[in-house]
Amino acid sequence: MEATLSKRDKIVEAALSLFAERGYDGTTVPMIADKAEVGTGTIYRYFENKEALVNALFQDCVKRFNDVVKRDFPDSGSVREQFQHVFHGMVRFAKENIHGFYFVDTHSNARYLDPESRESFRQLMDFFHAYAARGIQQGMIRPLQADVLIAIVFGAFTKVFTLIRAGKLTETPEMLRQIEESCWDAVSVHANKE
Amino acid sequence: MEATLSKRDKIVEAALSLFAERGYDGTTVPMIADKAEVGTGTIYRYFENKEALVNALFQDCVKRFNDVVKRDFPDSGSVREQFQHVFHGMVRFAKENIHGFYFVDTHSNARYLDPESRESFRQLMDFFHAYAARGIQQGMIRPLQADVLIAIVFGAFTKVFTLIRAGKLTETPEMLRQIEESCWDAVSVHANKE
DNA sequence: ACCATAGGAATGAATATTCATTCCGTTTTA
DNA sequence: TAAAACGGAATGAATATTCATTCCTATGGT
Repeated sequence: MEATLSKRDKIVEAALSLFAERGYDGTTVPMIADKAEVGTGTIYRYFENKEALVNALFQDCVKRFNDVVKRDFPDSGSVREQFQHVFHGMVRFAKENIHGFYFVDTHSNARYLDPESRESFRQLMDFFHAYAARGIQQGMIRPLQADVLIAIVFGAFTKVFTLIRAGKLTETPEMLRQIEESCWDAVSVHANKE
Repeated sequence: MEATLSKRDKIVEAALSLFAERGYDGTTVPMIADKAEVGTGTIYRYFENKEALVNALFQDCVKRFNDVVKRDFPDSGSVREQFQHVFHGMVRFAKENIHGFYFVDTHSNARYLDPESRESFRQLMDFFHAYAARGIQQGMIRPLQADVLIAIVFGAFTKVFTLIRAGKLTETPEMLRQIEESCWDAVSVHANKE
């Protein structure tokens, strides 16, 4: 155990922020090496090639996102409580890992993702699908296709966090609370409408 | 005027779909030439270089989007009616120009956009800012920062249209109506909450 | 024949990847 | 215990590939 980051960790961190910032194709391997303060060749000691690196990164982020969202999930809570839990999980993950969240969002359909990466992302989505299905069944969530519901909440959330990441917005607990409410209102059934 | 697309138009169309599909850095000039069925050199007869091409494309799309959203805007209508108008404009633009919408969304912060492109996008955003401000003032729209409100609606909308674009979803008028309602509920003030 | 337009091979710069060498900590030997 | 030998991690210059851009030839319209 070192007090300082291992070479591998430095590479991972540098690559993540560059991929998030400039995209996969806009990031060169020497750029990553520079930022990580290692030799170019060192990257190839840890990853077979650039594609293997981006896939390792992607899977790692998805796994961590999965863990955060599912940890302490209130299985027996209400649909509303579960929504809040998931939303807070997203916030927590995005704050701890500001590049990781954006990276996953912008790369989840990328052509260079291998089957394993795609599968890991699909599993994450399955969890949200199942949630949406339960919510609809209980009459709490609007009867739209689960894909659409997920797209609405994730789309809104990621765009907001993109602003935060870009420094164009500073998040406050109150603002996050309001955004959560806003997202809930977007997908929930309203009892009484004028 | 030809019955068939001009060379320039073929280049523009090919470039647009490739940039939307693979991103700027992931698209090569010969790739564009191939898809447009022109020689590589021909592209340089119409555009100074790759960067000029992407900027011309961006500005053109933003302009068309602007036109669609602002055409017949109900200046004296209610905030709700104006929202509907804008939303329908977005739908119309996205349907007529499925790549263009996604292209603008994914490239609006790109490092290779020139000042003119940035300015054209800023003007478009100003329009939405002004709309949000009016809505808040009238007590119809939630009192959040305009940036956040815009991010919520645009984020939700673009993610849904990304699904449609990818063929993972087929849009119907009823579905679009529901999504419009969903987005409105996300940003509007609700008179009575339980 | 002349000019404008188009084409695509040629060019040089940029990029991913490799590899011979250096460096450094550990083990072996005297 | 000190010196020598070793092994694997790290390096960055060298190589092979890909790319944007140029340039010269070909084509077709007038």
